[in-house]
Amino acid sequence: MRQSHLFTKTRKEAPKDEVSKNAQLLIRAGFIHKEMAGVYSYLPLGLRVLENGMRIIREEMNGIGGQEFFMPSLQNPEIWKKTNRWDDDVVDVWFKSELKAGGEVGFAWTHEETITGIMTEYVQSYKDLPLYAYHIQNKFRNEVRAKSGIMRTREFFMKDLYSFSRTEKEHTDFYEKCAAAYMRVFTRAGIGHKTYRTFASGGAFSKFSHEFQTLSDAGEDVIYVNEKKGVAVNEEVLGAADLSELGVTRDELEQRTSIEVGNIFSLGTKFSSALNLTFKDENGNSQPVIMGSYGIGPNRLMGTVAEVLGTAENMVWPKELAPFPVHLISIVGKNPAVASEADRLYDELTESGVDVLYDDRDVRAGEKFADADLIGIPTRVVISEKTIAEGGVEVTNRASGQTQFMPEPALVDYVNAQ
RNA sequence: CGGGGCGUAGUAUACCGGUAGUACGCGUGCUUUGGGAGCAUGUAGACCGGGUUCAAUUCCCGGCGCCCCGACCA
Repeated sequence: MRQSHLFTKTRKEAPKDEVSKNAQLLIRAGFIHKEMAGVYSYLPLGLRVLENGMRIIREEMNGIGGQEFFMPSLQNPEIWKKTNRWDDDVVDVWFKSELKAGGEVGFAWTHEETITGIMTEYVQSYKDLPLYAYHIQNKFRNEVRAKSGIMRTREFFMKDLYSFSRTEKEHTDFYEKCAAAYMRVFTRAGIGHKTYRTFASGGAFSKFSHEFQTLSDAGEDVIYVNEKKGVAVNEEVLGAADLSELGVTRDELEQRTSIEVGNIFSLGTKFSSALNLTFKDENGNSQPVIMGSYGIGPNRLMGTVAEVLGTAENMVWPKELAPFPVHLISIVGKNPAVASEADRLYDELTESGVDVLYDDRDVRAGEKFADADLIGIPTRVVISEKTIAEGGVEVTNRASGQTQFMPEPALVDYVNAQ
């Protein structure tokens, strides 16, 4: 895409009402726009990143047998009353409204009730199971205090997957598969090296649940990590009995702040019992379905990557999340031949299947470089009078800062190898 | 929800009880052209409501909004 046509505008200064690094960087780089506290719009560059994150998540969820649904934001109170989760005293994050036709609606903050309700209509036999349903959809949570840019907002996407299993073993097997898929998501998003599967208390149905926590000073959670053993726990699991079960002692653990980027949870039969989701087993006996829920917030994932990989001044995107893999910059000066060479290179790269952001704007070189640094596309390609004279292009890896010169024909292979 | 801070052009900021200034941005012209360049010129602003006062952007009260700390986060 030609940058002269791209809806974007970078700025040197961050707005004074944003303190968090992710919001400052993403606003300065023109990725997001704040509407109100805890509510952000995504501009074209930001939307590309968000969609790339969702693409990664979809691929990994499909890879473990997930099937994509799309469930609504508007929620019927009736089903939530059956699980005792409609009352504001029980769930304090509800946004609720009234129908003009009479009656109430809620704005979905999670979807256990909704998906379980669907399943009661479709699941009758052991032959219908197991089932893994997910969707990526808007969640609304009436947070008392939105904070930290896009990390904790009142409206956000969430990928929530729900598993429906016949036996405890079937459930546990999938649970582990999903945990592995989650780690792949975080690795592909560039934060795998800082993300721990963290033991948390399991609630009524299992010994532990798990959170995925990414080490970051910007985090609002505290975890206890042993990097050598690869074990991390949250505060609820600091007791000696739990720790010995996990093979660590308290003094082997280091306290760190972290961002919760995902969680997985065994639900047992809590929802299937309340909503009467049962199946007939091979002997014709009615059994409650065993459920699990598994969440990742793409917006928070994007914010976490900004926090962890961004520098104080500039974004640095991993290839799979970057709005474009390549940022082509032309330095034209007084030589219009450079512009036509750059146009030609842009067309050739595009035809080779490389998605290029081409800075064809009529601005000075310094501004183009500064914007490229801020936007943080992983590969920067410069074409100028100088590079043309030398018969190639200048290629810079944004993450390492290393620059090399290469002939144009080598470029596509180089980009694909990144 | 408890505590604290802050609301001035698109953005960042200054001053002031008496016609609101600077920088960036944006427009125009000329110069410049590998790291947010220069000169000239133009454009654009006091969150809302009430009170005090001859006069309020400034002081007082209320509201609304935003940020931070804590609590909360199924």
